[in-house]
Amino acid sequence: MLFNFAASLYNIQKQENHIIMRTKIKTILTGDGVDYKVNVKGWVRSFRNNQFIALNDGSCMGNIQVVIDLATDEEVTRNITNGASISVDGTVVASQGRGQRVEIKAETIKILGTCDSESYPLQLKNKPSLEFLREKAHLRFRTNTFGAVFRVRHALAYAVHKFFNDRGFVYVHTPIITASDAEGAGEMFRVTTLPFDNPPRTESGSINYKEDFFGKSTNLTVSGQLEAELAAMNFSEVYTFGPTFRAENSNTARHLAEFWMIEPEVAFNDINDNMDLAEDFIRYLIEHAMAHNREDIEFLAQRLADEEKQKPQNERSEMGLIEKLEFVINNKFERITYTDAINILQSSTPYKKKKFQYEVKWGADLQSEHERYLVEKHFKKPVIVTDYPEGIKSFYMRMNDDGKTVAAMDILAPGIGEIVGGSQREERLDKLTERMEAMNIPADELSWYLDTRRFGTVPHSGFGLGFERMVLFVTGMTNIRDVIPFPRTPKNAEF
RNA sequence: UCCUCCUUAGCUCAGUUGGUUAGAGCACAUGACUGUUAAUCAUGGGGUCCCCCGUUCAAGUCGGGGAGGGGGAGCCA
Repeated sequence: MLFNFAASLYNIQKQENHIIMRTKIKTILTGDGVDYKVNVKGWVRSFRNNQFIALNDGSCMGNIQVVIDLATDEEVTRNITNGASISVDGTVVASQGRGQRVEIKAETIKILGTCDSESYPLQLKNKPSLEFLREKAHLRFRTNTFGAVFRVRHALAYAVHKFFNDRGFVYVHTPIITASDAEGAGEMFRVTTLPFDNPPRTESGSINYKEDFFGKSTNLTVSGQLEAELAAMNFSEVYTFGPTFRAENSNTARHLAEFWMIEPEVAFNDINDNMDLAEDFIRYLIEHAMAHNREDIEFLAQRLADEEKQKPQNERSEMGLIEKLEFVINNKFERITYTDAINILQSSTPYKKKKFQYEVKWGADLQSEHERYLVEKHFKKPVIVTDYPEGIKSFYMRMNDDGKTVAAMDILAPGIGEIVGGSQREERLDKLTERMEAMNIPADELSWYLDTRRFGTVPHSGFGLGFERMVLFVTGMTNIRDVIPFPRTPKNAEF
């Protein structure tokens, strides 16, 4: 930051008698200099008193106040409207007003793009609802809330790469179009160039995919895990970070049809190493965002607090956003086995009072209500549940010595539910094929995957973290559609 | 997919027991003012009360159906 500021001063000096280079508003607001010439460009957030422009260029939460001369050409002032883009040459001076340290005394103002006030849908003073802004997703970047959310999203994406890069992981680009539909991670979107109305048929009447673009039936990926495992068999530590698609008809605030997932895969790691990695990773992401986007997170914390005030007392959360994030940074996650979790639930008050809607029984999957009890009521912190019954988990998870449970781990976060799902993978060929057979997974389609177990197999582990759920957690937003710029959900693919 | 709630001005919302010309704040337009901080003051324009059907002398209001959205659940990350 100091460097940027010094650099911009250098540019000003260098070009004193020429056109001034653009300075980002963040640089001006975070610097401590005054009485120097700048050029700023941005969008008008408000224009008060025919004199004071609040200008934002997206570089930070804050606006810079531009003060214009009362004698400014009326043709110009008429076009300084909400949402208009302008370029300002002027001098950064100490502000006479009380709301800000510095402001820009404008010398020349150029209207870059006008914005018709009557038809511009963003009237920020009216606090438009998140639902309304969702329908204006092409414009919602220009609001304080979404500006902050997407700056934080960027910071988290950067931190993902930095975390793994600093630890010697190799970033692997796994395919988006895949032929295997045997992973069982969910319903898939079909990819085809065959005509809908009259596709070629085989003799038996089914669609003949031999004539399709790839010569076989293909889909959008539901996970890069299997391919990441292949790469881990050379690089030892790899990760993927890419779009993932699920054609489930899920209508919730936590599901998207197109979302971004991070999937590290590490050779020689067992389930405990895997949990350590996941925990370090989550903590690192939060710390990074807190350190680099403090202002955004403070704004979002205030937004959340205001929203909470609308709720009845008993539904309000005990911690504010910043407290919650600091709590996660400073406390180890609770680690319990699935069997322990069942025992805790069975001796809980809601269980005894028959408040749970779903059965709590060894062998049945934990339901949202159970997870929420464990995380939000019993432990009051993130919980890692391990060693699930083999019947409710995927084929590639490693069978434990008890023959009943697998080395799986789910991280449950307050307010979000499952944020990470991972496991130690079954590296023993005989056990893996046995389990695939039992779960009706066709081994011939996955022979390339089984080769890893044939040629130099090693114990290895990995997990998947839903990026949007992480962004939800850090921003305190409550609907996943508000943390991805253009959400894809059932019946909705606008923009 | 299931349960539940909602849909009135550009936005956020009121609208009484079914009753006559449907309101407010903000936004917008015009004017005034000029060191404002959600600026202020005055004036003004703005409505397919989501759609269809029904009950009724009369429907924003009651009933049925549909569409869209929110919240919760399932599936999962």
